[in-house]
Amino acid sequence: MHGEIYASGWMNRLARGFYERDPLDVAPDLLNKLLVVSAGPDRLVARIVEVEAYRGSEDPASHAYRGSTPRNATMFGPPGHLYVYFTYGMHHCANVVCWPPGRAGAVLLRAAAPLSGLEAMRRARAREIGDRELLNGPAKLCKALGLTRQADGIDLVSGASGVWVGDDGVEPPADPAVGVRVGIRNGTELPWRWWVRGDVHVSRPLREIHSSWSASLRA
DNA sequence: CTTTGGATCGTCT
DNA sequence: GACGATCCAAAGG
Repeated sequence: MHGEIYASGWMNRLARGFYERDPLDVAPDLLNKLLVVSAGPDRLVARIVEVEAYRGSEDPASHAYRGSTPRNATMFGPPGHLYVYFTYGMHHCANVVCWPPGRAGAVLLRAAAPLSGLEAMRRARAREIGDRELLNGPAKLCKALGLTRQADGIDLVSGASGVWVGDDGVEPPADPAVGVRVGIRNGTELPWRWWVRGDVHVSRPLREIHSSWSASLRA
């Protein structure tokens, strides 16, 4: 057990306006932000190092592509809320909702670096694993932080549920790595995955796409 | 190191 | 009835 302590200890909760934008803009801005989950006596903190953008009706890979359903309803609500879904009969994945109410969009939280509450995370994972494997995948992240379908709809901006995203002054990478999204069947060519280049906590090493042409694929 | 297949059930067609 | 915005263990190079 050797978790680092995040630099200064202070952090600001992100405001509604941060989320009320195009997921393509929110996603890279979330890199290096802090995900905070209050779990009873434990305060779990992790630095986001990998994300993917999903653009609702304009994105064939998005759960919201074909409109609102009971499952994805949160994505159609106000920005700054948590969208948690259940998949493969056993896994949960967490997103932050973007864009104004009525327009579905989200950023999937794919990986993070654990900063605090590592023992609680390890307990939740119920496996003997190192720090780097605690949060290096969207379903692993949810398992370690205790995020289930019950957390769907939580308002990250108020922080009233003990779950929020904070800024401790560490800037997003000026030149993040960009690549295609993982595990989808449609929209596989869209370079809408971002990660902190070289960070050992990412879910897995995939090919980077050169940034010059990724900007042209906003449809 | 990479590849492959099984697990497992809520959701939508 | 089919299929996941995944993970893991086992097998192969």
